[in-house]
Amino acid sequence: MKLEDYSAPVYPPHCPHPCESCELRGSPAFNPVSLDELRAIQSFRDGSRVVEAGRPVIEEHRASSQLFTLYSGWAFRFKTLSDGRRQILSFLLPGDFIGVQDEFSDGRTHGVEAATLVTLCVFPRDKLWPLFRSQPRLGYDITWLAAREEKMVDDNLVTTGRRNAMERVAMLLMHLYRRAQRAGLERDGWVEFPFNQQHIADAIGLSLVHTNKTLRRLQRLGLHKLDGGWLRILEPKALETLGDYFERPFRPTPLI
Amino acid sequence: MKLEDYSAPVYPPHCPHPCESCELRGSPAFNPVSLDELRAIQSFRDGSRVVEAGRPVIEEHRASSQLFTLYSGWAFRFKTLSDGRRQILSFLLPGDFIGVQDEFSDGRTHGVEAATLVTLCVFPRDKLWPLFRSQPRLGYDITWLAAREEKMVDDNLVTTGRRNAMERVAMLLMHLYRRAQRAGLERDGWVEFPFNQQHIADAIGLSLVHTNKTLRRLQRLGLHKLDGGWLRILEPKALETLGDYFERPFRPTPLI
DNA sequence: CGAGTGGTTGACTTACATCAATTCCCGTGG
DNA sequence: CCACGGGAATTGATGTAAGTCAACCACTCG
Repeated sequence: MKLEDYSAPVYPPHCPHPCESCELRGSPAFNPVSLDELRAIQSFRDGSRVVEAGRPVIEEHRASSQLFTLYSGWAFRFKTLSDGRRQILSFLLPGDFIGVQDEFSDGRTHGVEAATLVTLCVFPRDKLWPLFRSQPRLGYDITWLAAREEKMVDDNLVTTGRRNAMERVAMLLMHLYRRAQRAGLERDGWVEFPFNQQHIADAIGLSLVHTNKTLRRLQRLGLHKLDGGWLRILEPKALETLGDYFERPFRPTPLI
Repeated sequence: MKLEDYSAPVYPPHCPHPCESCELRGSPAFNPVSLDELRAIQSFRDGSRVVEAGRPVIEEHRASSQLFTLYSGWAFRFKTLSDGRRQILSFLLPGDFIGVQDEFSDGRTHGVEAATLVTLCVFPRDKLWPLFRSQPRLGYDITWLAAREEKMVDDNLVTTGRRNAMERVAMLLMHLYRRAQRAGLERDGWVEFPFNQQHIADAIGLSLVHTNKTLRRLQRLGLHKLDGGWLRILEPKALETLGDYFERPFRPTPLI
């Protein structure tokens, strides 16, 4: 099946009990696993969890004893300074593995918040090492996911460090659109975009007001539409060039 | 041995041929390994390499077929936009593992440049998976290192996204000082600081001139001294508070 | 001694932040 | 049906932190 032909359910009700009937694995976005590995994942897993939009998946500054795979919905990682300034570090989509960065956490960690209703597969952290030992392949996959995650943070760092307002917004829109597309969340050219302008501002390191003005400006130029929680890209080339940001061709990723 | 009592040779000549006589492993900064693991690392390794200050360890945009452990010296990871604007992503010190982020690299990658004369242990990338398979513990360690690296990038992202100039400089100075200290590079309260103001500017996302002025201002306040390539922190508390950045207590890390 | 590199400083400009309204939207309850 | 309230988006006016430009200085190296 080609990626374009796949449509993820926007809100699958729940991560199902046996991983064998996982709806996510049907997607061509993910590498196939052997039956043996699937069983290992199943026994690594410790149930599932639902989090409402706007509620924390992992509290900041509190080490979590759990790891997660985001099963459906949107979430994001963030950090706040002591006076409340917030920086969004990265966005999370179905298939993303959450919490490795906290391994041997030393307290000063990030928070994770649900942007939509979110369902998660839950894994106890203390089973992580046993998983590596018994299933090195899955350990390797987790490393791969962690490395990919870091690359995204690298990109965001370039954005906040060296891009101007227009470039930042262009880059962010393209990034989120492409990722949603890959996760099979596109519907007739639109993808769900459950973030308000404060989220965008916090992600790209601008003030709320300036984010608004920049967004408006791009929209008036006809590069994108953002309406009622849905995003449509009208001029992908223009936005990519403006943001000096080009997503690489699609490649399937591991799914734990 | 306590960390304070350990002094790394500032420039060990070279990563020695048998890992058994590795000078780095003497440091309390690193977890001990079993003889078995040490042998595995030895056979994972494929020689060593020396890179002059200012020369690339990994070229940007070129996928490297090698992984490295930084054995001595300072280096940094960076990315550049197409018009030349550069962002330094993170700094590398002895013991840091280089190149996992490129695993399954898709082209758009970071570069790594030596800031001093640097020596490296070299590992062929295609032995990474076999290492995971035969030594899951070392795979786990590599994941741990990758996770730690991402946490540092997270911090830098908060800096460029949400801190002002004074806070940025304060945070960076403390961060680099503490890391150097942990690596045993402190000498009478001074640590080697092989970066010019352009490096600092590129790391914290400011212009060269403004970085200079901010650095000057902090120095005039008596918070630090920066002279002849060496850094001394005079008021650690003040700098930590100013930067709203507090390094966690020391904990040994894996060394591959 | 001249060229090159990096640091320093002042004058001026600008992109973005801050402040303060106003409007839009939507749900709620009389 | 409509008044009301609250959150988010929008916009204009004004302020300021940081960028840019252009010198000049201090070293080092050949």
